[in-house]
Amino acid sequence: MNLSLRSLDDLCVTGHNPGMNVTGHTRSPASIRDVAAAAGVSYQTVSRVINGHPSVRPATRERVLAAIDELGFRRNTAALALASGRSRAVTVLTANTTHYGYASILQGVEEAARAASFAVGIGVLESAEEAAVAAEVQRAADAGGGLIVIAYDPAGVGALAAVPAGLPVVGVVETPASPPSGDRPWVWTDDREAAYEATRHLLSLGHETVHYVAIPSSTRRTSARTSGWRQALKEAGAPQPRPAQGSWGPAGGHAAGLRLARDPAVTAILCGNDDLALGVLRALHETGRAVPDEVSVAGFDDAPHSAYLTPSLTTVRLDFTGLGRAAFALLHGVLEESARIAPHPVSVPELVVRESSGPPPARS
Amino acid sequence: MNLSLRSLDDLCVTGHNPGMNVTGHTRSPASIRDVAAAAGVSYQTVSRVINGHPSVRPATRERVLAAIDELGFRRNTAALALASGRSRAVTVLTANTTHYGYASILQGVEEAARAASFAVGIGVLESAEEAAVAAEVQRAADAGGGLIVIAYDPAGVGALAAVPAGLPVVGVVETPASPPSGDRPWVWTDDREAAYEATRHLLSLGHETVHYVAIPSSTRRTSARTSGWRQALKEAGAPQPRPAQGSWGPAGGHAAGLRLARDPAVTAILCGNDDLALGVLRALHETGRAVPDEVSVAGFDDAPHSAYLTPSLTTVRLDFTGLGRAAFALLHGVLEESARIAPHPVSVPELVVRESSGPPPARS
DNA sequence: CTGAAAGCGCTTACAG
DNA sequence: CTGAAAGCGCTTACAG
Repeated sequence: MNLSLRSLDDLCVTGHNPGMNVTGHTRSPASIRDVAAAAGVSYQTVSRVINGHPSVRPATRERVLAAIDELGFRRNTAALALASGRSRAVTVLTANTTHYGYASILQGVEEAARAASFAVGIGVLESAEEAAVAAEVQRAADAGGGLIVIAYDPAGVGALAAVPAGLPVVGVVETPASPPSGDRPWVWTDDREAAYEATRHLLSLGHETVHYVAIPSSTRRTSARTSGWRQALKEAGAPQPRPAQGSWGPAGGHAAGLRLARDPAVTAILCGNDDLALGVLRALHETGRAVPDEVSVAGFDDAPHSAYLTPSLTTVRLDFTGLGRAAFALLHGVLEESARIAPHPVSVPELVVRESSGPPPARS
Repeated sequence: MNLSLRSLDDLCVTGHNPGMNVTGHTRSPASIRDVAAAAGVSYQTVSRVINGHPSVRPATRERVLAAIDELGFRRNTAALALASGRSRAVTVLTANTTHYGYASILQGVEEAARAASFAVGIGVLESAEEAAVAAEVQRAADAGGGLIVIAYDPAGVGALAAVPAGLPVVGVVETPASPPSGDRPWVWTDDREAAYEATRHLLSLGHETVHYVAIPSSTRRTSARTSGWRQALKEAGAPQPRPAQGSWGPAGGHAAGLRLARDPAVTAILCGNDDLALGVLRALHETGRAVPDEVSVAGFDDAPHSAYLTPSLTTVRLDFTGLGRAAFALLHGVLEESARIAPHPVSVPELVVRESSGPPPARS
């Protein structure tokens, strides 16, 4: 079957009938004044009730609540934002929505935001180019409310830096070398420690050293995962090979895997994420190197498919949705004094040992 | 390593300094009146310029534009929404953000929305329970603007049905049995045809019949994929085995695969998506049935990892981001007469033959 | 082609 | 504890 194109008309049917406003249905929604009239009070009192203001007589409150219920009143968010300047909204800025980690963080943010009845918006950073990033940040700022920026890549790092002072923002970042300085909170999981643990696992199986296929660093500095890996090697007195530069996806892992497979001394490979590991596994298969009998492979993230690969993948599980929830909790605290730092458990990275790692082949 | 919990304080550092508004920076943003003053015109004229109203003298327009630029003016979206009733926003309602198909549709919507400078919101349908779905729809409606509902599952189907009349909405649906009736446009890819092609591919290799592991149907009716599969079997005069009921993820495919693996007559399995196929591949591996030598497997979606599996997965590529873009284009047309039905190419499902499908084993 | 008025649905002081 | 006024930043008629 060839790839072919059809026009929208072929694939989509528009059953929309433009003039179809059903008789009574499109009555404009109830306003605060409608509720006031129905309850026999002034509309300011209605405002007090919906804002939980204490000084309202219980009987009055009841009447207002009943009217709200009956009229199906919903507070107009645009009017609220305009009058109060506050916005109960958060926009997530991210370079990607389909990678497992990014998508899970988004899911976590949405979950927590929903529980706090915040609206959640999303803006995709399609390019890391400065002007494009700045435009996206502006767009996100226009939405009102706070920002959560996923800064795992240059576009995200640029966006975080481009957020104007005074705009509430939380960054989701790689483990930073030093605690966040300046004016904005960050969240992260301890992936330096996680990489350290994964490397130690492989070393403890008897491998002489562990090679590393890196995800692109978010900055020019060494990434946290890389430095955790390096530290474990150093402590063990193992040789420290140069990390192979991968991309985010399996294609990069595949390319790096083909190169590593050529070197018979390579018996253990740690990968910056599970997608890279998938590509490495494939490359080892294509070059006839058995996993784990000849080469051990470990990944990062515990993506949903990793447990079902053949061989199933040893990896480090990261709680991305928990990270997203934590990011929202922090932002919520910045936005509303009352919501400040509700202590919030986040699970720590966890090594999951599966079939892809084992002892090195016996020396010949 | 045990799963352990830490408090937020351990994992996150708050560098936020509450009192830190930099001296001049937090000046309130420029309004239409500031621009008017700077340009020496009335603010209504500024309104005309930013709305592209024709009747403005070019020289006046220039002055206003210059002032806008200099002051960094951005139109306040809340005020715009309140005064005009329009909202340049779209909210995507979905049961999931991490599955490849769902995430790609979201990415496509966002891409098209960004190009049209629409804000994009997201609401996750965590439960298919009626009250929960209704609450989510309300939340989405509160955001203003239009709705795009991914109706691939009961929660989404329920949400689409719960959208009040008069609210602009586009559904992303399975191939419907009949064209959309009533008042709302839908988009879909032709996955009935796609399932038909995939089944014919397997039959053409010589398999006596093709078994099917289904994704959950969005409704009680037979899904489009199931009916495409069935039609191909019928036309070929092949036996029509009962579809195995899977879930969305690899675990469901694994369970179904273990059952199918027990039956030596099974030589070809079509799966409702690539995640199911992954689970089936794993089950066949565990039971010692070789793919494709003994059993052929095909999936649906062409997820990013499918090309790198061992064996690589024969599948049907679906253009989810294109679908998302098309959904937005339709919604845009509903929202703004001027944007109506810009014909928009969407690629058709494409069979991708890889290593997991081949001829059946020779009869013994 | 451009200006003055009223109003979108709320909140935030200010009165009583 | 409750009401009357002013205003958030825009747009939409209505004038000239």
